[in-house]
Formats: sequence, C-alpha cells, structure tokens
Amino acid sequence: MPKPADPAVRAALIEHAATMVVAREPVTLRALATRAGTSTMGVYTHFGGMPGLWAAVRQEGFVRLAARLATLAPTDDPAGDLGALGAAYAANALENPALYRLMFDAAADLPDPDVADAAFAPLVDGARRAREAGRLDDVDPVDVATRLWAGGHGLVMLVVTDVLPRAALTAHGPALNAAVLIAAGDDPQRCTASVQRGWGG
Amino acid sequence: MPKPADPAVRAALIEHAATMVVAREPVTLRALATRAGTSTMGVYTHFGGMPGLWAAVRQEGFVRLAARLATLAPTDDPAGDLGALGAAYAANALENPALYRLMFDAAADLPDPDVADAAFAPLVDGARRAREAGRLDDVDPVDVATRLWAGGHGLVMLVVTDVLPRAALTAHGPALNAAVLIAAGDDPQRCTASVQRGWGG
DNA sequence: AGGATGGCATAGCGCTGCTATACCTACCGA
DNA sequence: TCGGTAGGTATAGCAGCGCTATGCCATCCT
Repeated sequence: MPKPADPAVRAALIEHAATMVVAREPVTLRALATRAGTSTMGVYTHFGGMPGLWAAVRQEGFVRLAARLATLAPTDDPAGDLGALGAAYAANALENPALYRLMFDAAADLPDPDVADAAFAPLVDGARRAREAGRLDDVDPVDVATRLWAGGHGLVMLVVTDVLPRAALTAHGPALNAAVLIAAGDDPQRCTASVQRGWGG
Repeated sequence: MPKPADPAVRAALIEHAATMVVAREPVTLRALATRAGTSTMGVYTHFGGMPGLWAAVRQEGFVRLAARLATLAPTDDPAGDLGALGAAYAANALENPALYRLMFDAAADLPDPDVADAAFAPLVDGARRAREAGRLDDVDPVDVATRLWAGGHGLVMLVVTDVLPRAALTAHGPALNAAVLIAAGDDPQRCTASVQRGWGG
C-alpha cells in the first residue's frame, strides 16, 4: 500500500460504480467500497464524496460515448454519416440505459466538459461536410448538430424511460434526423435515403 | 378529524410536495409531513410510501401541463397551433424545471396514464388538422405528433438540465417543429412562418 | 348504546452518506 | 542508514433518511 494516491483504486471505484449502475443495482457507499476492495474512505479521498463519484461516472459515460462515435469514419455521404451517428448514439444509450440517464442527470457539471464536446464534435463535422458538399443551405453546422442532438436525445430519453417502445427508435430516429437535414436544405428523397442507409447499417 | 381518509390531507401532501420540488427543497418524509400539518403516516395511508407520493406528484404535473395546453384554442392555421403548443409546452417546463424533470423521471408508470394522453392529444389533433387542411402528405398524425414531442422534449430537457442555455429554446424550438412538419410535406416557407408565429405569440 | 373499523400520532429499526480518529506506509533530509 | 513527516486508508460512530409496529381515538353499523 503506497503512500501516494493509488490510481488503481480510483479506477476500480469508477468501474465498479458504472457496472452497478448498468446492472441497476443500488450503488451505496458501503456496497461500492466492498466491491472495489477498499474502504468507504476511498470514495472521499478520490472524489470527495458520492456526488463527486457520480460526476466521475458520468464523465466515464461520455468518454465511452465519444469513443464509440469516433469509430465511425466519414464517408462521401455526410447525411448517411449523420444517420449512422444517430444509430450509434441510440445503440449506445439502449445498451446501457441507466448509465445514459445518469449521464444526463447532471450533464452540465462534468469534471472535464471537453469530453462532452468531443462526443458532439462528429455531429458538427457531419453537418459541416454536408454543407460543404452543397447539400445544405448556408446554415450554421452547430445549429444543425444541436437540432439533431436535441431530437435524438428526446427520442432516446423517451425510450429509455419506457414512455415509448424500443421500436420507436427505428420508426422516428431516422425520420427526425432527416427532417432536420431536409429543413436545412437537403433534397427530401435523397436525404431520407442517405439517413436511412446510415441507420440501417 | 373524520374516520374515512381525509382527501384534504392527500391533496395537501401533493400540493406541498409539488411546491417543495418546484422550490428545489429536499422533499423528505418528515419535512413534508410537517409542512402538510400531518404525521409521516399520512404519506403511507394515502400513497403507500414515498414512491407512491412521487407518482402522485408526477401525475399532478401532467394534469397541469394538459390543462395549460388545453387553453389553446385551435385556429385555421394548424401549423401555427402546433407552434403555439410547442411554446406553451416549453414555457410550462421552464417555469417549473424541477417538476418537469420529476415528471419524466418515471413518466411510464403514472397512476392514471390517461392524463398523459390528454396532454399529448392536442399535438395529434393539430397534426390531423394540418393534414386535413392539405398541408401535409398522407402521414400518420400520431407519428408527426410523436416526432414533435420527442424533439421538443429533448430540447427542453437539455435546457432544463443546463446543458443548453435558455436562448436555445427560441433558437431551435420553432426550427425543430417546422422541420418535422416540412419533412411531413408542408411548404417550407409557409410552415416556418406559421410555426414562428405560433411561438412568437 | 356499544363493538368494530380504520386513519393518524408516536417510537424505534435498519440503512444511508459522511466524518473524526488512529494507523501505517512511503518519502526525504541529515 | 535512519528518524521525522506527510498523506492515503481502515475503523467507529454520528445525524438523517424511509419505513413500520404499536396504540389511540373518532366514526360508522347493528
């Protein structure tokens, strides 16, 4: 047991907390400390308390989301890329619904807000490439990306909270994405086909 | 103090709980009972426990939302009506952000799910009227309403959780509404004008 | 008029997050 | 090489939480 703060303990706490969240187990201070093989004080040494731990877990969720979205390589069909991003975003949320809900429970105060921007960047890039390809009017890519994100977030949120069935994702996800792009100037039929291709895989 | 369950006690508990939620005060069993002028047992008599109380408060939130949306009388411009519905929906959420978050924390299990349908109905009606007025293609009004709702919910949620600034509502709310309607067949310019008029008041 | 019923007040249980304290290990100057 | 020091970790105990067992008492039915 070294004197300097053990990074492994910190990582284990985040990892086990995320696992328990995903498994829908109640994440209590004592249960978490036991699982992570440490004492309750570890949470206070590394995170200052449970709120700090939650912030770290939310951050971890955004890191995973950003990493997943980053695996999608841009093609010569920006609208299709945006559809694929939407599909990956939704899939990530539906594989770990509890983590997704936790992430957006207080997404405004993340330890490192840059990671949220990193997850958002591919959308902005896709919108920018769509405009540069002449498929969109002279619109701000950030505005387009924000609308895509808001629509996707709302739909995903309603699904993970069991308000809408899972089938609503494929029924309305591509349609919402396409609607934003069509309103931004893309050709309706071409856009629908591109986005649908991106979602369908 | 009558023997049969006092409805006033039940109403007072819901009312005070909602007030405390709106005021962002921690709603503990003891604090709530004290404020409502009863004992902790009242919560168990009327709601079976704190989860039951939360469900009742969520229900109250949907009742207020439905009542507010119902005040908007249909005009001969269905797209404008849908814009006005979006504005009223967003205004209701922003006036009581904590209550809105609570509502959708478990919107799937409401004591009386009909009240959620009642809040959703004006959107479906607006979409139906828009189609009957020949402004939309042969689309399912429920699908259009669902997409309007998902987009609005996502945007509102991001604002309420401080991820996006309040200004994002007026910047993207009308645009999202219009995008859904344009993709459903409405004329872009006319639709944008209608929706913007509905939001602007 | 007198049981029987059922809502409400009180007291206390187990659990929660949190913190004061003690310990023990690793570093650092002499 | 060794003692002093600093700092992370383990333990014990605190106040607060939701919840429930118990007793009281007003109301209704026969």
